[in-house]
Amino acid sequence: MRITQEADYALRIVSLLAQKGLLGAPEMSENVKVPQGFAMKILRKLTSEGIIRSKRGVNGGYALSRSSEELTVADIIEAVDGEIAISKCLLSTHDCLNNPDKSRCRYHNVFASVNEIIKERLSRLTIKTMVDANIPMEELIKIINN
Amino acid sequence: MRITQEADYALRIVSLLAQKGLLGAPEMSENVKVPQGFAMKILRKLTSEGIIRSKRGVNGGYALSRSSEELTVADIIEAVDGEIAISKCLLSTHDCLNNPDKSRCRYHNVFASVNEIIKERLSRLTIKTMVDANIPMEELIKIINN
DNA sequence: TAAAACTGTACCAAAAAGGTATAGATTTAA
DNA sequence: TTAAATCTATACCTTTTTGGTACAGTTTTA
Repeated sequence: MRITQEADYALRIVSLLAQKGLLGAPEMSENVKVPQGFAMKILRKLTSEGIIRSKRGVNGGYALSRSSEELTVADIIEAVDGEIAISKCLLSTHDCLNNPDKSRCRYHNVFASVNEIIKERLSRLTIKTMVDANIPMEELIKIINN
Repeated sequence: MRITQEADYALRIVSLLAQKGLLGAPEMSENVKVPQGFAMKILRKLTSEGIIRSKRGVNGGYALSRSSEELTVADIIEAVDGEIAISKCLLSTHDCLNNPDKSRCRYHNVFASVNEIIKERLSRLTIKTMVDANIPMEELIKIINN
């Protein structure tokens, strides 16, 4: 029930970009305190998933490819960790447990419903909201619940 | 963002107990299709966490220690996988990233809010609801959202 | 009193996560 | 025009977590 460390870093990196515009990997890796090699691996993933775009060469770096209002926490987690699925039986690559006939397992709908809600809530949280300083928890909860 | 296979099995095992009453490990392991040794490990965890109670000896087995209306999906996941925490920085054993002064990290509240909501929703889903056959997804979603 | 259950602990193998290394391709400023 | 600063791609490695097994008990009851 945990996002990976990689996704955690990615959220911090994207939030940093939302605040500072074009930034190089060395600067970000220092700010977010992630080893530079690993930061670059994450940055490449975010680039290939279309979350950020890169500019090579001297004075190059990375910048958001959409505005921070259009990017959600769900987008970043999915880009880095893949499909959000609380149980293996929800993965498109997996069959449900306990049934040879490839139909859905007994509890499939329960898992699917919970998953649906988690995805929905994570999509209501934009990077802009993440970055806006000092929003108290009660208000964040209202935002997430709409 | 995934519960472990162990927690998945645990949910199925508990649901089975909710339907059938006192049941032995061999029977459950067959029904849920989990290796018996592993099933017993899970059963011991559930027992020590007070979710189920055990009876030793011939004609022994396991049964729910509370009614299926009082047991929630959140209870089972927590019993098996431990504290529900979407980011390491929410774990009681961990400090937030990025701050030597042990205060909370910049995005702590965001993670905490999301986590709060996930826990809340998982607590609205009882084992009884899990077991009730054929509840359509829209209705499940209503139940989870209250 | 033996068989059918559960208990506890230690161990092990495979998979996933986190991270590093290395060789190369672009860009730009001097 | 070339060296430095960047990003790209791929392969590899180490550590942690997960999933599972083994084995030596203890209880209960028919």
